[in-house]
Amino acid sequence: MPQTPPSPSQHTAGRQMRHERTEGDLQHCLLCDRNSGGLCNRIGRDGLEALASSSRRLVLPPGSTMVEEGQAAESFFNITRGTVKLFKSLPDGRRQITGFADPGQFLGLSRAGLYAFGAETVDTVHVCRFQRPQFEALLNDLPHLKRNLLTAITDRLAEAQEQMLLLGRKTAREKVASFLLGRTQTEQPPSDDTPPDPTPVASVPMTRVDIADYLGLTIETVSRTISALRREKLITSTENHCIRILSPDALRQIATGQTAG
Amino acid sequence: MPQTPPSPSQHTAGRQMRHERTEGDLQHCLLCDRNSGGLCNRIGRDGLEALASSSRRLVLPPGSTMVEEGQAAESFFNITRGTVKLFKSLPDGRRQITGFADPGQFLGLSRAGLYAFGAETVDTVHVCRFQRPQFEALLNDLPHLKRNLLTAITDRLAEAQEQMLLLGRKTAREKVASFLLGRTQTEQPPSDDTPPDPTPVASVPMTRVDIADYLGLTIETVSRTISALRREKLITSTENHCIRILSPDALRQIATGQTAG
DNA sequence: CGAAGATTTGACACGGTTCAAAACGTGTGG
DNA sequence: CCACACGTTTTGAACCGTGTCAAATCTTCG
Repeated sequence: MPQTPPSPSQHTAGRQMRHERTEGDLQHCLLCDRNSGGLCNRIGRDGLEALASSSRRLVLPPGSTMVEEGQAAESFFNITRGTVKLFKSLPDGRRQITGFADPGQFLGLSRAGLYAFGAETVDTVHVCRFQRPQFEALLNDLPHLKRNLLTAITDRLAEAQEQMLLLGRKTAREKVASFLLGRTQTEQPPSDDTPPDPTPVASVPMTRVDIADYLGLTIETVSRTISALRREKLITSTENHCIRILSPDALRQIATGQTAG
Repeated sequence: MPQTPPSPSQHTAGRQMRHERTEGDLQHCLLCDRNSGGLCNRIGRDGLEALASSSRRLVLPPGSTMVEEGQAAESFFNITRGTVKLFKSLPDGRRQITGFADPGQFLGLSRAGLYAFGAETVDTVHVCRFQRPQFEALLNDLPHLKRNLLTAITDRLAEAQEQMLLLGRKTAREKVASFLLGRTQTEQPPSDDTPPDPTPVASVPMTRVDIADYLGLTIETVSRTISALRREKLITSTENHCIRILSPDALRQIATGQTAG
């Protein structure tokens, strides 16, 4: 497992010898706690301190292997920045990406002590890493953590079911439309004063290969389909790895198969 | 929700007025506890009594709707006999079966209080039904139950990932081979004296339509593929809804794509 | 026995893959 | 800053696995 040295960034003050890292991590956890949807919600100051002292923050460059299928599950991660791809593979190299994990999501549950999937960073990724035994202990000590984890897994399972519907029953066009819509929700700060953007932007940091392996298509079909949607003025490319959705309603219709074309 | 009267079977003795049903259910739970893999494992006599008194056993005929997508999640089920299909649908009727739940599995987790999927019985199904508030209370009172549930969901998620690999990247032949192999593990009593059957039997209580909707194929392709495997003497039909696997190794090779044909 | 549903088989069509090549970006060194 | 090279994306043309449509056969059960 590749492992970059912990980033020395954000050293503002506080130079106590042994508490420096922990204090920084606690600050980070307090921040993380405020963003809803994560594991660390509502577990109290004591819980956050326990989490902070038994986790380690890491920054991983793009393309890092975080988890390999079949390996002993030694770490548990909470993603705070960037995107991770989870996948399963066949012996001949065919690959299915089973999901993209964005900030706020966990990573590293194991079946019988082994990872059942592989995981690689898509871009630069920040994580909190826990050693498994310590995380298990935290689970037992913090009922809210256990409950948050249960809720989070349930969400992942529901996503997986939705993705099975996509993979088994949708056309290429429906798949791509669904994918683009799905890439718009991520990491939207809940600001009530700003109404939902009428032309949201999809964050697409991954390559065509990854998209294809996620949707059960080839890169050529993905490319052709995106080109077609662009020709039809339903979407438009803005900057790098960003796609603006000009007609969310039309795209939603396509994604759910409620369209003639 | 269809609902048949509780089966009066296994009344051996004991005619105390108010404890009759509960006692029978406790017997059932004790039995259930012995079969590994379920939610009710290792929760102790007190826990089993709590489970027994807050659950109700039901017998559901084939084709019963247990759960409808989008409905309020009021019940939680533990399956003790029979097979249930879980599925998601598109507005135009296309359907994806996301999994079959066999005895020992639970059913009824909700996202934000709503079921994210539909569920129907395949054959005659026996379940323990819990009302949601009571089940939530049990979860808080019985740490082992919570832990068992976490393990069970993790298994379901791993299965879902495997199924995504199948749906997105396998050929029809590989899909059918995987399916048949997957239908052999279910409900094997752990008898150490009997070595694993060299020609295991796949339990296939569901129709071709269900198999097709599970594998992301049409019924015609499923039928053709099974016929081809039979022609090649890799499988053979025995009784109804049972398929004997004559060459598990060959089928495994096919299922994982390690084959030329 | 007869009817209704499920499964199997056949012929053909089509969506998506495969193979090939051009166009586009991106980073590097001169 | 440009030129080059390499990887990624896009586009094109032909092929093929699976879907579609149709009909025959098999099951199930009143």
